Amino acid sequence: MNASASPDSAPPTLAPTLFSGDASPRRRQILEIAAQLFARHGYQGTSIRDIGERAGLLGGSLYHYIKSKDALFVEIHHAALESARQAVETTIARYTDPWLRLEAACRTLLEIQLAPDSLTLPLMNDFRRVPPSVQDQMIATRDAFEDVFRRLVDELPIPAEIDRRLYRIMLLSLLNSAGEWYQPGRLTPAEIGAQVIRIYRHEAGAA
Amino acid sequence: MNASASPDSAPPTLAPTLFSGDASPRRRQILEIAAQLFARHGYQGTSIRDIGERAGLLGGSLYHYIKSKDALFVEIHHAALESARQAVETTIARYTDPWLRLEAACRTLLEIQLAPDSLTLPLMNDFRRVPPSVQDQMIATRDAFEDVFRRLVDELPIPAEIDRRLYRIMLLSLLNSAGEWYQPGRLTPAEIGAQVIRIYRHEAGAA
DNA sequence: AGCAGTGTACCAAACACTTGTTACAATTTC
DNA sequence: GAAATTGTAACAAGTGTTTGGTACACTGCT
Repeated sequence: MNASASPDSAPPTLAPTLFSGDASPRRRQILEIAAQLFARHGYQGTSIRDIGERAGLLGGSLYHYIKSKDALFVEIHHAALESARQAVETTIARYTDPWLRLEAACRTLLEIQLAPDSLTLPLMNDFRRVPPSVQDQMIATRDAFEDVFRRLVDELPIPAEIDRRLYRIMLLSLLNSAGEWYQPGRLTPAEIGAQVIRIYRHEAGAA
Repeated sequence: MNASASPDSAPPTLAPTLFSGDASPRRRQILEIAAQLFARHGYQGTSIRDIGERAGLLGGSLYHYIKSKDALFVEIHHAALESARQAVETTIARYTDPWLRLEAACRTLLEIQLAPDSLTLPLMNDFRRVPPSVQDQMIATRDAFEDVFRRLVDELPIPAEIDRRLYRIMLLSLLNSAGEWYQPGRLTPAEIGAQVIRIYRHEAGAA
């Protein structure tokens, strides 16, 4: 399943360098490219040769930089989610009010997910379309990421009859799927975040 | 990509017959089987030979019943969404209060999505992992389905500062993704639906 | 009653192609 | 000239799809 239907316009970038230190620049570039393709076409929709073509080498030559497609995906998934997690935690540290903290978290995550060449977004939604062996390696990263929101939700003074687990799951599945319906023209990520809080804000004690 | 990792336990059923009238029983059975596989493994994760194996014939023989894999998927998508739409519309007709109507819609849709062998659920989430030519054929069905919720949301007396479009999108993406996190042991679809309303219910005029 | 004809339902085999991956050789770079 | 980088070429397996043929039931005809 090649990806030539969509132009995949963005050129191979190296600017924000989501991938850290120990890897060579060329390897980091390849990871960036692979991440973009995985984000747009999913795990199954991205072939080794697709990645190679955009990186300027043949599919087989990629194996000088990666061990396998699975390992590549796991590494990207980990880097993207860890990066997003740290960005969220840095942002929420600036607030103390629970609702402001949650809104800041939503805003930050939406800004990451909805950036023109986001690398995070469908990596979470593809969970079930990935081989089970890969799923196993994704779980820990995923849990660490969701823990941030678990703590944020636990701080909220919401009514007792609201199930906090469901509340968190709904919020997260909503933020994760934002890339599927977002249209750049309309609302900014910050505005969407504000709307999310408007809906999800409930004070304990109110009817 | 074969599907042998998961057992796919359910035997070829014919009981509820989502697929109507003009098709032969054998063809309906094949559609049911294909729908189950598409629902569990997605479009790309389900091969023609997978479907054939579960239906008891070789992959090539399926082409006596279908025109192409794409056409098969489109037909199933249409039948599943139309069935769900009619179920929701039938249910909400029993209520007049806007919030009761919305809750009934959520409950009905969740019951369909979370049924043991649901045929609808990932058919909507797979939208972006399907060939563009297939996407085009899914749009009309999808729009008709979402229109039900558009009308439901327009009836609601929610505060003016809530964007109704975003409200509807969030609600729908939430209901659609329920199958990804649902665990049969915990809450029933009806209880989840009630929780959804608890969060999404806001009366105009309140602070 | 028996026979030809027709259509359904399926198999066997192949087609052209894509998939992840490997072994090895050639090239570039320092 | 050693080491990092890329190409060549193939592997075994899987992809959607087509073709030709077979077994069988059902029809109409004589």
